[in-house]
Amino acid sequence: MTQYESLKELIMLDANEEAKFSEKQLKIIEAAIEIFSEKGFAATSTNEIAKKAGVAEGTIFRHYKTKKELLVSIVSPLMAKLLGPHFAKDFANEVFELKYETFEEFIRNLASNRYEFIKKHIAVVKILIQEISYHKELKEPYVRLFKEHVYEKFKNIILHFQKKGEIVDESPDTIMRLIITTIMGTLVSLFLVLPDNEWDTESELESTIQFLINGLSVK
Amino acid sequence: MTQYESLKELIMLDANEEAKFSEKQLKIIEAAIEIFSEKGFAATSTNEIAKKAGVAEGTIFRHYKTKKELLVSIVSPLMAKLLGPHFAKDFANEVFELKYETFEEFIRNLASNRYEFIKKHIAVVKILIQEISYHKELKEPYVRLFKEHVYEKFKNIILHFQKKGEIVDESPDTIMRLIITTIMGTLVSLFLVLPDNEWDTESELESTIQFLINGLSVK
Amino acid sequence: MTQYESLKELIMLDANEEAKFSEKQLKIIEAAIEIFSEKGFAATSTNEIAKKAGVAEGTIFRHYKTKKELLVSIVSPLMAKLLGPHFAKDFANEVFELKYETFEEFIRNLASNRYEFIKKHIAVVKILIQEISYHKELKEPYVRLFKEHVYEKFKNIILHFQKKGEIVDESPDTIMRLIITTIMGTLVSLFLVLPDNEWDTESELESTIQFLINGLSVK
Amino acid sequence: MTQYESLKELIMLDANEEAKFSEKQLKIIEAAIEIFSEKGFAATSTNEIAKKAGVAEGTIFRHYKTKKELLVSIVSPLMAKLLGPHFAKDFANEVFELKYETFEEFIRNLASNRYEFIKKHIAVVKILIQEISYHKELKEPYVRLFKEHVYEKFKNIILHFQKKGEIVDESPDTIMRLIITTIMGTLVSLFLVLPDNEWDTESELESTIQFLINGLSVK
DNA sequence: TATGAATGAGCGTTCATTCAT
DNA sequence: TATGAATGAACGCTCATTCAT
Repeated sequence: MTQYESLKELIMLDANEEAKFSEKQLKIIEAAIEIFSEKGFAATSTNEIAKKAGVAEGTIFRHYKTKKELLVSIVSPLMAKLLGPHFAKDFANEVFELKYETFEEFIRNLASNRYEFIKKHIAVVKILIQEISYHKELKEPYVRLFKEHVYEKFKNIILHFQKKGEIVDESPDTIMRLIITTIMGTLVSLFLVLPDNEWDTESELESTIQFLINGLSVK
Repeated sequence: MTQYESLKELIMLDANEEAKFSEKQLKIIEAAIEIFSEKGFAATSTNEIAKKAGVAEGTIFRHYKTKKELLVSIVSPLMAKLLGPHFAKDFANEVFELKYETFEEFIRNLASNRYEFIKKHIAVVKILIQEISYHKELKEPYVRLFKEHVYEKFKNIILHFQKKGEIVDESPDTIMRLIITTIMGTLVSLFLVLPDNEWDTESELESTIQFLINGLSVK
Repeated sequence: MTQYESLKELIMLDANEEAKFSEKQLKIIEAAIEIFSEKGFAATSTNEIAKKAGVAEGTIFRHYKTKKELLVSIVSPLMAKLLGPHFAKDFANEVFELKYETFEEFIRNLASNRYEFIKKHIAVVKILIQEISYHKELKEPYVRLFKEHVYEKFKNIILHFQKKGEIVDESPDTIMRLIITTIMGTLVSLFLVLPDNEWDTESELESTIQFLINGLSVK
Repeated sequence: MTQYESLKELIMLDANEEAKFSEKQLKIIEAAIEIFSEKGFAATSTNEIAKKAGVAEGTIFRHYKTKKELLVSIVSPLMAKLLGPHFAKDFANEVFELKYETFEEFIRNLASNRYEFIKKHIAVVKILIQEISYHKELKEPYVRLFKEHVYEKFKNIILHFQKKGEIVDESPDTIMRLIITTIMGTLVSLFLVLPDNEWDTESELESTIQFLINGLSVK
């Protein structure tokens, strides 16, 4: 249940300055996250959410005009965070590249940041992954944000390490895709596809990082 | 529309020997695949399927007791195929390992087989990925099949190439996970997450195979 | 209950040629008319209609997409009929005027036609009067039909009898308004405002016709 | 907006002596009148009224126990006024008849009084007309008041002018009905049915009075 | 085999009303 | 006095499923 504590924090960060969430509203969000991630958005009824949250069904609609608005309000702050620290909008490009001395340092930083975050917010991440392709409201801002703020910076880092001769001379787009696929794929495998298996997640992450560096470095 | 042609083949293979599917039933399957993959199982109504298929709503329930049965009947043959040729139940272990002379040959074969298959049946694959975690009926036989018939053989192959010194000395489970993650992650990326981008999918697949071999081989 | 028999006829005239109304649908219309006219459209619940009609609530929505569509389907054929026989669209203007030899004949015909009709369909007339100002779907075609097909012909009749010196030399618009107001007002009074009083409706109608002719004729 | 000014006056007269209406309460009444007359009582939500009035929803129920009580409090003072000055309860019969020297004077006075009043309070009149048949609370006192205080006096006036030979020898009930129907029908036509048409309402009223006198007077 | 009208449970949402503040 | 969060019954409507034809 401690993960829900942290989800409250996540969502409350969105309402910066004042945390203006009533207790009932937090109960609703908590219940919605739990059931959405278990059964999927479309298969979850507002009646079910209300019961689990211990509120009247009408109370949900006092806070969110529609069920979909509830979904968006849960998932949106997560999306911002996922594209978060490394690619902050106001971050200067030129400085950025210099931040990491080696490609390994970059990958290690990227992966472990995402690892901690996803581990904490695994239920919301599952909702995001499941629902993003069905709801334009979720997909469009995410895609735009990536294109406008993340893509160029990410590409520059790759070019930087290619110039330094640290990584293979593939198309940056392909390398970017392989990095994201490998890290995200691993996290999804560990937390969503095979959550019951008793993985030593930390050591799996380490292996994945090694694999990634090995796979992209010039021999 | 040619992909639906091939889907009919896929499903008809399940009803081996006699292909006892009426034209109406094929229309239903076709329509269901299209809408399920677009909107998700729970958000698709049988009325919608019936309309798109050009049949009466009752006709669906003449062929499938429930809506879920329709889903299972669409997705199940695909699952069998996905775990398919390489790991067929009646395939002798000892022979199997000998089939591939190098690790690269194994990976290349595994990846390109899955690539062709998924490309053909992308809509059903999407349904499978989206729905598998919500329906025990889909997940359990898949997991059992993997554990009972695929896991050991796959592990043996890995051990075989580790003994030969071709690949790194990691835990076979981890290596298996990295292989599956990388191949599936790539295919999902290319076909589902970024289907609009104009990837040269063949060359992306080649890069992925190179990356995988590079990442797992001893330097 | 015989009035509902005639309402079925009214509504079925709309679906000319084949009377394709199932028994259940007629029950729904019957129940809706009764409750709409008693409590008003907005205060009537579909659940209530279903119960009175002896059908499931879903059945209503199989025949009518929305509650409002049910209202429109009930009221629309009445509107056509109300502007009906005297002012049929395909009726030639020049012939029309000649139909009536005296103003009294015209008024008497107009009034008694409307009288019989409204008496038969009083419940639907009440619904029409109550709801027309709240629903554009009802008002607009009614107003257009009047302007395009009735107004000119009606005016010509008035001008005709003014030329003949039978009626006063007021503005035709005003005379038209007085005629409609007096006839409709009387019918509304007798059937809707004071339905419980034991009027001899036939003799009241006669008095009204006399009053109307008296009021408009030159002394 | 000036009409609402006058409505406040109207309603405040009901609370005679002390005008104990807070500003918020007046805002509520104002908003309720506007929306009730636009959409009808049943189709208006208290939430909507509260928003338009700029008060909290709870505030409405601090002043009125139910939504219906709000309706009654708006419409009731109007009803009293409508049966107003001519037929005041404490008015002596015998004096009354003498008040008017001619039938025309009576009609002219009756009509123009109602004309000014309805013009001022058209929105509330519309609510009254629309809702009176659905709510006993509105209908019953109105009917009783008419029967007990207005009917006899009105009848006496008619008999008085019949004896004088000024008007036709019809049943007084019928004549009363024709007078009320013609005046009310005209006012309803001008203000409610065809409010957009640019009538010269004053001259229409004059024509109506002439028509009424003409129609009822002996030739 | 196929239909499509009928069902009634359940859906997301709105409602008038209550009550702690 | 006024608020507005909370309520839960009721709303219009959709759903998967049934069944007589």
